Amino acid sequence: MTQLNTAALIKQLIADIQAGALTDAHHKLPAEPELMAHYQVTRYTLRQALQSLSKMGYTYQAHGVGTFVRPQQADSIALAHHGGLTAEMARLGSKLTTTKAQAAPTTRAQADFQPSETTLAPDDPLIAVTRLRAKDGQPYLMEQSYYRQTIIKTIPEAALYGSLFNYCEAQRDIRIGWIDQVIMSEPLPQVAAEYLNLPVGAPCLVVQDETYLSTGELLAFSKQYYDYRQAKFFMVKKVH
Amino acid sequence: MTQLNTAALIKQLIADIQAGALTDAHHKLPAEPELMAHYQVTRYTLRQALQSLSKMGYTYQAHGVGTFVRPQQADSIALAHHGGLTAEMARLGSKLTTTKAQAAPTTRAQADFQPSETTLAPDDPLIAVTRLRAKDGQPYLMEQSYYRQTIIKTIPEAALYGSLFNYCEAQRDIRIGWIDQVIMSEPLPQVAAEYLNLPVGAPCLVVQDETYLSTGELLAFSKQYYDYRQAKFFMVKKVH
DNA sequence: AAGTGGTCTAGACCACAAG
DNA sequence: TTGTGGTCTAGACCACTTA
Repeated sequence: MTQLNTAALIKQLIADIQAGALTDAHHKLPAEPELMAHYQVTRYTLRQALQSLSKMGYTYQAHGVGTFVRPQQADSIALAHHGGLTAEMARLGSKLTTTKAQAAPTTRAQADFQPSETTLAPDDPLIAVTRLRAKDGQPYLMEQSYYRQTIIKTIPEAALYGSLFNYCEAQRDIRIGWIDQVIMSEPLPQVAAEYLNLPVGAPCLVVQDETYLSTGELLAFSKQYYDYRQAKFFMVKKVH
Repeated sequence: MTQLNTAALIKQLIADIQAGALTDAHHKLPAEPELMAHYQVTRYTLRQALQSLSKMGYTYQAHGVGTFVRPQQADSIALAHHGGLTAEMARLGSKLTTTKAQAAPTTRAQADFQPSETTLAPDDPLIAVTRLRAKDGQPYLMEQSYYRQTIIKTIPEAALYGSLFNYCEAQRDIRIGWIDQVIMSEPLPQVAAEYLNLPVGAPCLVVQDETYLSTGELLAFSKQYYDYRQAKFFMVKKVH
């Protein structure tokens, strides 16, 4: 075990928990001093990792009692997940694939919806990306996104069918800082209805998000229409 | 400024930001060393508070550049908010009121829906609470919740029309630890449809949650049906 | 009283962006 | 090179649960 940082410790803890190597009969983890010694990290690093695990629903910590692993939330997407949606679906044991994708140049003024940030010029060049994505072969979501062409330059065909998130992160000079997400419900629009095999106007779970660089500059904005019968989002709210 | 802890610092920062007392012309906050000196806290406490502010969408931090205040998300409920829903609505400048409420004893087996935790006995005594809640006088959501009678004993009429969250927190021997939330979309059921003046089967934004004590014990589970035209949820996802 | 997690201090070093 | 935020160490004290 050599010099774990927080990210590595999180992975290691998840692996060790899933292997059942850490918990006793009551799903209780060793106390923090023991874990610190075992993984050779200080309390700060350990607790950063345990906080991540709590937010993802893996564990909870009871003051004065101990740290316990929880039954896994099996069918919901954790809003606190790391990495892209594809990776999160993999955690749930499902495979997310892109069945159809197309990209075309456009401008902000011509987009189907607008970002909340109003500082973009109407003729700001965008790359419009429409994708149909399936979960284990079943239609799952339709995604309409707009990438700022001044930042991302071009999106190769291969990236469209893989993880656009990973593609962006791999670019030089592009470091994603955070993503704003607005979760809502809307009547299903026609394009999405056809793909999801649902009537127009049926319930639809919608996520509208805006991706910002670590400098605070807007990189992209998008809207995802999920099949309401399949998609659920999960989060843990700590109370203090 | 006397001995601020994290919670107090968060409040103070929000107040100072809203008063415009902290930011320069570019919405930039003073650097961390300055803030530490100003509020007389260490970097740990300061950064805990700034992290909270980031998650609530008040600010963002740009590595190597500085900390900036963001335009406020005006019409969305922040999933990272502290306290109850009533308090969060107040932040948005709206008033959440309960227009109708009723409580009745029941058991787990008779509940309309079940918690994910399966360790509750079928005859576990519950208090069923149904509430209709309005935002600024307009019908906003219907809530069906079940409180475990072995823990909460009784719910007075007054609490039903106020904040049940605050009522529980105020009880002796009851310390809320965390709340699991599953966000989804469903066809609007009839009871909620009547209240919200929407057709049955219309889109509905649903939050199903489970409230746990800090000891890990289940306190309550509930389902809230929001008017999809009014309710949106907001969150910030950090990427590293 | 003992052992657990929760908070906070003080300080070091690293990574990033801009001049 | 300078100044910013990001990560990590080491250790103290507090609050809670259980015995």
